[in-house]
Amino acid sequence: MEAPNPAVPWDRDELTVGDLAARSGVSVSALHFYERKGLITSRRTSGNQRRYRRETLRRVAFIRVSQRVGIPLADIGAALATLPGDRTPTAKDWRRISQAWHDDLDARIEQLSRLRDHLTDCIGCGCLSLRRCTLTNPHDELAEAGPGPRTLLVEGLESDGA
Amino acid sequence: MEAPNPAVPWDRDELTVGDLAARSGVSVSALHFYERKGLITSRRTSGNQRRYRRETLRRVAFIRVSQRVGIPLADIGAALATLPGDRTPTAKDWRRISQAWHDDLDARIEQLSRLRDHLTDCIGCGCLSLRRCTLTNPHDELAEAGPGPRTLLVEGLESDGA
DNA sequence: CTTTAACCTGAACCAAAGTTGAGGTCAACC
DNA sequence: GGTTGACCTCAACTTTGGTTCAGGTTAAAG
Repeated sequence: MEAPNPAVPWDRDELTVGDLAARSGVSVSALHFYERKGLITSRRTSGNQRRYRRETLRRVAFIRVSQRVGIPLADIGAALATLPGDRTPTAKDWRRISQAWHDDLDARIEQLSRLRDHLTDCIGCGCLSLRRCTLTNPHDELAEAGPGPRTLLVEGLESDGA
Repeated sequence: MEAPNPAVPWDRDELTVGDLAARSGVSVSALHFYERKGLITSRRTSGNQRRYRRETLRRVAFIRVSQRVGIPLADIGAALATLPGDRTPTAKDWRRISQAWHDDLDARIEQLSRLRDHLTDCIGCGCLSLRRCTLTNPHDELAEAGPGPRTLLVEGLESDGA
């Protein structure tokens, strides 16, 4: 183990916005944006420049992963807000807030799989039948909708010939 | 088989924008929008009102299904543009352009599944390790990127302690 | 022939997730 | 101590997929 070398960015205990950008792969403008939205925080130097704690790197990694999962920034921010403010989050903390994304991902994969299966049926018949595929019924709401425009939609398409 | 009754909207051979909205479940403003984008077309009456062919119903159904799959309108428009202009599209035509979405859906489901598996690992260790999970590496580009910011990102996070 | 519902256009507005640019300051190297 | 690169703020702009509103026309029903 060698002593930290302050000349090397990743050995310093605080990061400039440029360091954080380079190491997270996120642009400086995006980091500013996240900060405005309250997803990350910084202290300011006497010259008004941002300094980030190393922990912030992990927050940014979490933000990026969450975005890949398809979570909107506002929700990511809400999740980050549940992290303890008085200490550095532990592995357990990250585990807890990641779990929600995992469940979300499961649900969305299943939803897409169902959609794909329906699409397979519809490709098979080539008709895009609403009654058979329920493909144009975004959130499976048709069942509770009863008669009305939605039914007209089905009738309309069904009667649209080949 | 009874004769078409022009008093009933779905028996007329042309649809007003209101008819199309009611039967497709899409708002009038959205239909105007689709038309501006070239996804659907209409003829105009002497009074400048839109009249849609029945076939348009199927196009709108296709648009809605495609949106559920996650395809942007521009791409949907490009796909619709490959339909024959000189005749009413057949089941085979719809089958052809739906196939692309099916493949797309397959790819995205697999991508999300991989993401979920990685996330499971990362929840297990609680560290969001980039080197192990490649979770912050959006399009699996890291392999070809070589040294640079991307590598710095990995080094940076790996050195970020617990 | 009047009333009313449906239609028309164009412009403005919304959210999300940033980017870009202008104009100015800070800090580190030589 | 000057040059250069990194930093600062604020405002405006981008894209996608629309909605809402204002002001005016059409068409169908009574």
